Amino acid sequence: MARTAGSHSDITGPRIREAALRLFAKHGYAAVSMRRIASEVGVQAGALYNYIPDKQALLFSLLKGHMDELLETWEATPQPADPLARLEAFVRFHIRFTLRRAESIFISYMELRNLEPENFVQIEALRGRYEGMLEQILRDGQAAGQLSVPDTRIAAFALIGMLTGVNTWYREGGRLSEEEVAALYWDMARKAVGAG
Amino acid sequence: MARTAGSHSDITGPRIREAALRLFAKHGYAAVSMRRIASEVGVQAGALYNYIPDKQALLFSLLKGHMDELLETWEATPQPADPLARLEAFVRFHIRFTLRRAESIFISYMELRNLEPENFVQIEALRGRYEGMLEQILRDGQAAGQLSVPDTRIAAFALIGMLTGVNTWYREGGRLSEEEVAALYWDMARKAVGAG
DNA sequence: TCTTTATCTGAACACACGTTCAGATCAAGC
DNA sequence: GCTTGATCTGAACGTGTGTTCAGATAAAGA
Repeated sequence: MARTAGSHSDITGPRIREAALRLFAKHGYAAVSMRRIASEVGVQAGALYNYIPDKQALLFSLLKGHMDELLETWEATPQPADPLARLEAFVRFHIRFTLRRAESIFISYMELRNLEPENFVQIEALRGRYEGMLEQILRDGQAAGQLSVPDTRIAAFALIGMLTGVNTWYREGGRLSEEEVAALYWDMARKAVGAG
Repeated sequence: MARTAGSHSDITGPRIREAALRLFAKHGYAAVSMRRIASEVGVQAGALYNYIPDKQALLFSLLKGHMDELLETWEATPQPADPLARLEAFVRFHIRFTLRRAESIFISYMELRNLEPENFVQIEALRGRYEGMLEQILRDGQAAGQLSVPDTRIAAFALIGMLTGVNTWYREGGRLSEEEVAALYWDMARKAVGAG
């Protein structure tokens, strides 16, 4: 037996979350059974319930953790005073985050519909905050005359869609490095918002 | 009993596909049971098997049908000789399609991972053809000196990501009409590819 | 060394799943 | 009006689901 009783509480918890994240991202929440997650961790299904109340809470915890980390990390990055520089920082931040947390990003877009309503509204609120931050940058830039978009709200959505799309094609070790991808996307994003 | 034996073959088939499309888009392939689809149609689960060999074939058929329609509709739309005009046509076409076939677009991005390998490669090939068409337009525009992107392949991905993202926020009867949305996105897309 | 306690096993629960199929039912063709 | 054949029902099959829990196990503290 790979794992026996009374042993690895401090290591099993994180491993459950990692396995669940990977499996949810690959196959989808509904398609992954608790037994499958448990077997990935090297444990019986019942043991999972020492760490989470139920499957839904596991999904919610992953999404919540991801959104919290996204917001905290962004808020902790140095924010230039100049709106255009702040926009560049945002674009590069989002690309980096999307590439390094590919699975989290993926399920946080994909599995929203599998959240129970009260969980859904919480995650949606966090996402709204994040989008709002980008929109604020665009408004500032607009006010400063550094860029021109017909509609800051739509522009924010369009930019995030464009940036997040990177994880539909990017593969580590491919033709382009993370830095090159960020540069390419910043070039297009900058032009898209009319900041020559 | 709402529906009895020996009756509505020509109407049940399409209704199954419609119900499956709607339910798959809302809850995800794995989360929707055959019994649920059947009940939506007003029929017992067993009756579905007069129309499809199994659940997987139903999903594949929906995705294949969608991709075929996407490609055929695009190929049937008049293509201006001028690359920039062709790009505008593509952008407007994609926005319109994304808004009008929201559910199809959604599952064709969302449920790829639930396709069995041999089905997956077929759909992926069709998607590749579609993306290739956009990339060709960008290459033509580049050659004609009408636009400038650092990388036509990445630009194509970025544009499609941006355009498809519209269905994460667009709601019918909202603040903007389909035409207005298309105009906003074309404005940003045009600038993004450096076609002032 | 012994006891305690967190941790895990293994079996069980009730239920839902995709799929099959014999038999009922009705529309259409003769 | 009778027969035929497509269409649907309703029950069943084996398997898998999320979750619970009594009992086994081993690490930690006295």
